[in-house]
Amino acid sequence: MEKPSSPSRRITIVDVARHAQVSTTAVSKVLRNAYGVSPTMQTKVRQAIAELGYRPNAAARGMRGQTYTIGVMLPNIRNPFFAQILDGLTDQLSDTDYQVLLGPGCNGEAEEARVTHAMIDRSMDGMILIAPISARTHLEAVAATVPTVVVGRHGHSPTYDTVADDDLTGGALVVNHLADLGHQRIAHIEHHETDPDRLAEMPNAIRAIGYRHAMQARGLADHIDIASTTYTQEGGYLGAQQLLARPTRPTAIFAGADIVAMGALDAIAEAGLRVPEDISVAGYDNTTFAAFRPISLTSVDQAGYQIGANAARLLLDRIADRNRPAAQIKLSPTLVPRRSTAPPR
Amino acid sequence: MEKPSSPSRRITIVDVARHAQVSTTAVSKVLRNAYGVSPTMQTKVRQAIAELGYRPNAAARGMRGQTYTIGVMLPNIRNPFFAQILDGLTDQLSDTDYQVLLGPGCNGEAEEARVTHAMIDRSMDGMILIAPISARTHLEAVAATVPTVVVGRHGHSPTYDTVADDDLTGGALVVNHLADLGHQRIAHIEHHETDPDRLAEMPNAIRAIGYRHAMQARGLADHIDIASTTYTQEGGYLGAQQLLARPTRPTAIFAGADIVAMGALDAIAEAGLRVPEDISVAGYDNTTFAAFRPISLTSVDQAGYQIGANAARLLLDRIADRNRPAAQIKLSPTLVPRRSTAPPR
DNA sequence: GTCTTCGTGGGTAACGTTTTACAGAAATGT
DNA sequence: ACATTTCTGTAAAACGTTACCCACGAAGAC
Repeated sequence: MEKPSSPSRRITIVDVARHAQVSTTAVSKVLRNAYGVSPTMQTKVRQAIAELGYRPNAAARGMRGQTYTIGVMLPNIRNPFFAQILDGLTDQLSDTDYQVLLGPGCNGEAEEARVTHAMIDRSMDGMILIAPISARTHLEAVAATVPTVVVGRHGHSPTYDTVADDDLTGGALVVNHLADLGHQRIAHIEHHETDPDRLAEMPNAIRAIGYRHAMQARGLADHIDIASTTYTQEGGYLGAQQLLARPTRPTAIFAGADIVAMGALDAIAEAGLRVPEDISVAGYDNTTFAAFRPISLTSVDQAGYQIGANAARLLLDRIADRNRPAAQIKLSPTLVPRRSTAPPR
Repeated sequence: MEKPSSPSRRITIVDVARHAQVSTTAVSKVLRNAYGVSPTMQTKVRQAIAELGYRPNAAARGMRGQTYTIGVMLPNIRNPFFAQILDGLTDQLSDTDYQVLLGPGCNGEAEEARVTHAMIDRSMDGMILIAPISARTHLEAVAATVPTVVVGRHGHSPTYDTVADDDLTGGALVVNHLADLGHQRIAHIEHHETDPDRLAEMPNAIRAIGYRHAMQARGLADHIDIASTTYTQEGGYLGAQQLLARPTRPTAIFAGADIVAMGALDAIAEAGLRVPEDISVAGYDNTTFAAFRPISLTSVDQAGYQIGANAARLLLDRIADRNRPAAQIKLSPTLVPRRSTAPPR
């Protein structure tokens, strides 16, 4: 006689095996599409699974094999650019058995460490770190434990793959666009950075370098003017205030991110100036905000969707073969000119 | 002689126990702050944990007890209002041992089911569902399996707690504000809804009812005018186009969400009209976008942070006592008047 | 006709933690 | 001084799945 078993116990692989009159091993093999299972067995087991509504227990799987879970860490949910990356990521993974789980937005190395640890504790099969600010040693420690792809950060490492945009070119795109329009006094609002690792690897730092190089290449070295704040709306506001207070005001501002441009537009409006008549403004990331008609912000498109899709592909590859050499994918940005930039008066 | 053990094996509770010269049970008790452990034992074990850098394996925990993980499902990462809720949530949980993990944005019942199942499979200790559109039966099925709090949905259920804003009042706040300014032809852009469950429970539907009631209460029943689209930027754009094409144009538009207002502003600008001179616009959610000075959108603040914080508290309560009666928290919205609304000309 | 090989299925031991049950020591009550 | 309770600590059995190894029969090779 069968034991009645408590009413709301979850169906396990044992129940399926009994119902299909096979061993648990057989069921497990079917679940994992493992080698050595006949078509007859396939259908028998699959039918039992369907009839019982069985779903594998991820915790138990995690103890022996994989969890079929991929962890994604991003610094800030508010930045719509990251949503594009996520779309690319999830679309690419939607055909697979993997489920994406996001860490809550985290700013600061401490929070990043907390989230990455939490994901490792939960035996994630792979991790995608979007624009992490953590020290390189920490990233490598994570990558040593679990297959990892780092997105939006330039330094290479033999232990993890990277997908990034060519921010050097991106910075130059904006400068050349503005210079072509006839601007000379082109200022830049950057994210202040002192850590040498990050100065060499973070996109914001590379964009600033791209700005400098392009200014020099266009013979505008004397007009290089940088406000060093943060990549936030507040930072854009403060940065623009600084720049507008210069003895000779810039005629164009290149904000390192659309969210920064948003703050800059705010400060410019407050100062009673018009865009683009009095001053041109360009952003970076081509978010929906930039496309918004009343704003119509010239921006740089990073193809976030492709970044995410590529990151997912690399991660799946690496999960399949942890020892393959690390790959670096670099995508090319494109300029999207809109009404916020115009020739200087 | 100790077995050397493979180089990069993770530290387990057994290692800690051996290092501290106690049983694994003792270590487990310390980890869980369980009853029956002396101060001496405490310090001895904690020191061993620190020295070895031990971290509990969540998968193994999940098999026997809790996973210390809370799953949050939200429909759309792009809506900044949800970010506020998340902030309240994570702040409230930051002192606890619980880790929040987010499902990727999901639109549609199928995707919601996929995400909720994935979270149940992963033995989450609790779940917070933000503005779910799934049928009530599905929500109750989830809640029957795991402690659940439903946010931003009005229907009550004995199986789950809810936190929502008083959208009926919110809709009225906007109508009264506009009517006080002297508007009569106040139109509304709503999210089209046919499912009877959702018509009774979704915030968008309640806001529309609030709009109707308030219009009637102000004697403006004849001016009720609703464009039924979706709560997206595109929906706002199309809705406003419809309204602007009326034989007698409304003098004010109440968009059901800021993101909708964004689309409406777009359509209005395209039609060559000015805000607020030609037409007033009000949104809902008081996102950072509304506060953005060049836009300065009148909106309704839902206190997203408080919503999130309350949801977290309710969930912790319910995890502690699964059988306590379900609670419903309703918060009051406030109007934030800005420059996008003004008396009609 | 025997000896391999191959394809298929099952038994069993992990995986790392918590829970249950229990034993011994210490403290308390009479 | 003895009986009783309280406090600490341990051993052992789960939890659900997968990995490893072995057994069996059928097909192929000689």
